[in-house]
Amino acid sequence: MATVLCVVGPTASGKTKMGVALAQRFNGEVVSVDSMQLYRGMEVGTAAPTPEEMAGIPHHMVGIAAPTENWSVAKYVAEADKRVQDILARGKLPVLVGGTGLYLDSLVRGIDFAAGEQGGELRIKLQQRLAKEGAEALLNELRAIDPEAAAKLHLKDEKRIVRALEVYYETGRTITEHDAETKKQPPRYDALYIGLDFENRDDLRARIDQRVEQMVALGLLEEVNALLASDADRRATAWQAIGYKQFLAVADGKTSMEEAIEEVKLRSRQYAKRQLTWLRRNENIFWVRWEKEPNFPAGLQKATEYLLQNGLR
RNA sequence: GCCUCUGUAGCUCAGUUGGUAGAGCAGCGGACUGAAAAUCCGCGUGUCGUUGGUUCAACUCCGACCGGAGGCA
Repeated sequence: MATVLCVVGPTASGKTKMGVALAQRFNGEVVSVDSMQLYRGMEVGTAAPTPEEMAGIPHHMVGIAAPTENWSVAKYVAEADKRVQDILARGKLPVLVGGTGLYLDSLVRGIDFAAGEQGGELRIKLQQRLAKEGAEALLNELRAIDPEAAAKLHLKDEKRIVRALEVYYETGRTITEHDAETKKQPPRYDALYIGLDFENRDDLRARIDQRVEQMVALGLLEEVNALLASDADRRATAWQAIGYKQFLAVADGKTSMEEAIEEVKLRSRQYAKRQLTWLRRNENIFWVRWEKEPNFPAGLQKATEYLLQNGLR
């Protein structure tokens, strides 16, 4: 089985820099695993790697889609896996760098998603029914079809109720059956994980605040205005990105710059917390925890040693 | 200096005729299989400013003091 290297961690923990350094050290190319860096014209707000930061290392899956396109896990995995295969075929190491846990796991495990998609006919129909009949009606319907899935879902988790029904009506098989089957499949790649985090949560927070200030200084508002000018569809997935949502309100004159900045900081640290929750269940991560400020030379050293001990060359 | 209001969770505040407190936000934990930077779930973390007093019992009533806001001088 082919080996891939993964660099994970919450926002602002230094993944980009570490990923590039490790790619340099182990003859690799970076594949970004980020649901928002995918879109073009969102470099500032998603802290996408700049050409300088890339330092000559090829990067994949960054800025490859128009913000009007609505990508999904399935679409991401399909495209990203082509890149991974290609990198491997050229004898290089794929370095998967990013904070979108679901995307990363799906790529590494090679999850085959059941049919159905955002904006699909059936999905829209179910969403309309949800609006008309209410969540309880749909959950009851699901209970009759797939009691196991229904038991796991909270009445308010409307997204997943819709999705569970969609899978059944789309494929004739329940999402429970589908999930059980995909779980049986062996992972597609052998993955080594380097995790970046801070010893102290407050230090991560300080780092996040600093990064948000930097984004504003680098022109987040201008970026939002440019996006608005090129694409008026505010329902696009790209607008769900933290920073964009809040600065849209500034562009509309609904909030002050100060309020928006505070809101972005807040959402960012809540996001970081969720990322950490996701990562915590992966026991294979080799964690490098920064003391106060990241000490890259030391961190790189530790990570490199770990990787050498585990078969990378 | 006097008068009025005010001091309860990290923040904003609620607290019924006295029975040692509760909301929102923040925070913390969790879930996550085609929107995932999304979505959803769970958890109150407290010398009720301090100090005397009344009372079986005080966040609730009384006094003093300390801090804050406003008003009159």
